[in-house]
Amino acid sequence: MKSHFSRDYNNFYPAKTLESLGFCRNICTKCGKNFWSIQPRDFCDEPACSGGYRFINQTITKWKFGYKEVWDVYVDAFKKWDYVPLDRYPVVCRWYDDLYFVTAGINDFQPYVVSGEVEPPADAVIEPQFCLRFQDIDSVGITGRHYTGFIMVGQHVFNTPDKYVYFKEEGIAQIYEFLTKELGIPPHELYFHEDVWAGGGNFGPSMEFFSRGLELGNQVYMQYQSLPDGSYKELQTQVIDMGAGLERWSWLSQGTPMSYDTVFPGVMKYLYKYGGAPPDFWSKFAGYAGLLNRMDDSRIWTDMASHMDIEPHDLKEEVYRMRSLYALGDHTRTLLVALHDGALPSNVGGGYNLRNILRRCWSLIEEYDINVELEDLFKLHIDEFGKWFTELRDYGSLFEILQIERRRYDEALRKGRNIVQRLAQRKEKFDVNKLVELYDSQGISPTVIREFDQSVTIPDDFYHRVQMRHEKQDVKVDRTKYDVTGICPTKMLYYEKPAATKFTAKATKWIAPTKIILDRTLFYPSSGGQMHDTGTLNGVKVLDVIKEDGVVIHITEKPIEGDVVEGVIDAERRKVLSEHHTATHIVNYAARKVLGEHIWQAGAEKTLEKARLDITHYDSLDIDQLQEIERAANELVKRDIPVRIMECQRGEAESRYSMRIYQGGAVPGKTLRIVAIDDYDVEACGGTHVRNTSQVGLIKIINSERIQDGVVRLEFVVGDNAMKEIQHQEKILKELSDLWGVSRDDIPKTAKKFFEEWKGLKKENARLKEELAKARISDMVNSARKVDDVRLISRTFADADIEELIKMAPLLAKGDVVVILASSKDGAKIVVSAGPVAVKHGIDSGAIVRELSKMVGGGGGGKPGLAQGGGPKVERLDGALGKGAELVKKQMRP
RNA sequence: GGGCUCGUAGAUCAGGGGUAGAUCGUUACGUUCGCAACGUAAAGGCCGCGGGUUCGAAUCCCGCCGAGUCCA
Repeated sequence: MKSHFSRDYNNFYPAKTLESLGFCRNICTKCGKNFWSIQPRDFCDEPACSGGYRFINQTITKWKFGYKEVWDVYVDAFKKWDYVPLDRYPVVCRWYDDLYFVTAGINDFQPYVVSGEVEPPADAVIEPQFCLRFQDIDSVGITGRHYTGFIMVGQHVFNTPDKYVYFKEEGIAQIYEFLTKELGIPPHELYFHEDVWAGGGNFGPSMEFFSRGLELGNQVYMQYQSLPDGSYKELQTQVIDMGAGLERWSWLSQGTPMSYDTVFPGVMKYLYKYGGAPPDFWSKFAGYAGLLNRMDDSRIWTDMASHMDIEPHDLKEEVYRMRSLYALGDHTRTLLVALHDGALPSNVGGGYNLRNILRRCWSLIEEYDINVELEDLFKLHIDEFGKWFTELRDYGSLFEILQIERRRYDEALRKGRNIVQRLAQRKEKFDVNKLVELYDSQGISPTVIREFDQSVTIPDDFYHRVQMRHEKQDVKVDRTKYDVTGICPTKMLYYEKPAATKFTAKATKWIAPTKIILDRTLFYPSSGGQMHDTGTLNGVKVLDVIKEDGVVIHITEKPIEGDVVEGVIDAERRKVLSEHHTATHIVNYAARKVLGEHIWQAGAEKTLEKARLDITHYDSLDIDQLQEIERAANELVKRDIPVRIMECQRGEAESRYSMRIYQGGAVPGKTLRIVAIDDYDVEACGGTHVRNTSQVGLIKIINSERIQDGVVRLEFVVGDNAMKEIQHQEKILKELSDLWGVSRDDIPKTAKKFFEEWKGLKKENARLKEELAKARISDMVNSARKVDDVRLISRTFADADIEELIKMAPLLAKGDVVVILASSKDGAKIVVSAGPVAVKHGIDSGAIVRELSKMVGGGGGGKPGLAQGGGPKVERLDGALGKGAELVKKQMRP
């Protein structure tokens, strides 16, 4: 595809504009890329081709721009072309199921704006989008350009079939003007590389722009959609998607050794103070840092070191020490934003990345003996970054979460060390497989194992081997989609007339005889976690209702004929579902009130029987917290607050109610349907609701479980169901109190007493059995008869159980005595025991038991000194025991 | 989303079809003016829950619950 674009570059790249600006097209002799520059050159501006960063300690821009300052300049520049600046979106990507976190500015508009289903907020927008990326963690703090959290400056233009705004030529001209006029980069210091970009099923040509060996951004022209069969088609909505790391812009202009110094200078100052200042050669190193793509390539280190006249080992050590400081600065900022936006550290999903970098912070602090508290770094970021993004000052449960995470981390380390220590004591071999297994299943890193066994070697491909263990492809199950292209969206009467139960509509299409689409409907389709309505169409039962791209499909029991359809919905079902939905909003509010600002909806389902709300929380809930949530929820119910539903412009809704409105999943559309319970809970929501909170009646939480680390599921019922639940519980208690003859309040006390008594009796029983065993054997000691070199005692009891026999047998089997005891209670049970002398003579109790048990239709076994067995055929027991002496004889060693 | 590991005494953990164990802690006694230390002894177990296989399950199999960890 790349060569296809390059061959026809006049068509695919903004060649006209670049030529008119005096650029000529070259080809890089090193990497083969096509690129554009003012002066002809035979190598492109990739750091690897052009020799690293060449702006350290220099300023090629107008002046040294600050981090936010350069954004402000950008906004001013693009305003004149009618670009609308937007606020950043949360990094937790709730509106786009494919992603946990926003990884690029364009994600803000995926999938619905890019697909054309939803109008963009404006024809052309720019935004400072904080993005999270965890692929290059190892490079963070070394190359100077890598971050786990960074601001991607966006330039997005949406060209719809009806309206052309800007595309390639204008786009590149605008960027060029900004870079040269506003930032003041001399045109001959700019290089535009031809490239191809693909993502999210779309692709197109792109222009990367570089200066002095640093990539400053990438302008993508999204114009194609790839199809499942490998071909592609032109997109309806063609988009300019320019993304640029804001960090790099300020870095280029300031020329500090590392970009981190320009992004959070306050934090870095603090880290240098308590973690150690950069070494003298730092600026020199920074220039080469751009070449460090693969850290494990030792040749690069030696090359670099010789250029700098330093020992490679010293260089590497110092670089890694500095890396720890920059990584701390970066990671804490990432965590601050992510946790603020509602993410939580976890062992699954996106939260795992957060836990990972958080633990990495602590381990770096320890490894490099850095004298800082993580909490202080967070506070510094809140001051510094919070000046721009003021919402970060409301840090919610941040410090509580940090504390809990620290506890968990310590615990994991402690457990890991315990395990390794024990393994080491047992002289366990720590081979590669063992190392991988310990890391994979228990999180024990090889370095921890080294603490206990210096002889272990960690192979270079260790992490690769770990990955190999996970190389199974998981099958993605796609929901069956119905093709509804060309069908007018269904008019959703359930919004217009929420109280209506009957309607008349025209049939517009049958997808199948039992799958009918109407021009309008009262039937609510399954969406937003709320189950669909049921009812009838022309008297035929409606089994399921689904929505596809705004078209409602009714699935009926039998085919429906006729163009005009009379519909009736099950009003009672709708009522319950609505109550459950409103209750879900109320419980969400209550959980947030009780547990803190980190509570977000992580999923929900409302069925006829019960409602379910998953919330983000870092721990499981105890009964007191649950009851407090229940109480707060019912408080809101009791206050009879109207549930207001209104249409609202997206931007207005966001600024008025904050991003909190996005509790559920994707909410497409330029206008949002806002469901507001005063200011207690305001959500963008497409569900049906009751008119005021009191109609919910009563909310009863029936269950809570921690479905994964960081997510707690609450299940609750409402109204009559809640009453039923309470009565059900009451009945159980009543039955119990009647059964035991105690008052309800005394049930726990009584249960405890019973349990204690039961334990006491069990112990007493064991003691008695032992005593009984002793008593029974007293008269048996003398019944031993001589069988060759040993003495045999054999006896059957009708009422002894196996435990008793086991207690008795060893008491008798002293010295040369062999004991065969049996019981006919609950089938035949046989126990054989042999004294040490008898064992020496070759007696194996296990073998004897095996033989005897076989005769009673069962099996048995044990050790030479004691064995047990049995079988179902009691009637053969006496016959079997008769063979005892014979068996003993047979085993005797001569 | 997927994989793996672990649930046994108050705590940390052995055992891994055949009489439930160790260490620490607890209690009592001894030694001491007293404490620590030491010695002796004892108490303390639904072996996470529910099924299955078996003469017999803490142990094997299945399901559930709980905890941890890794990968994307």
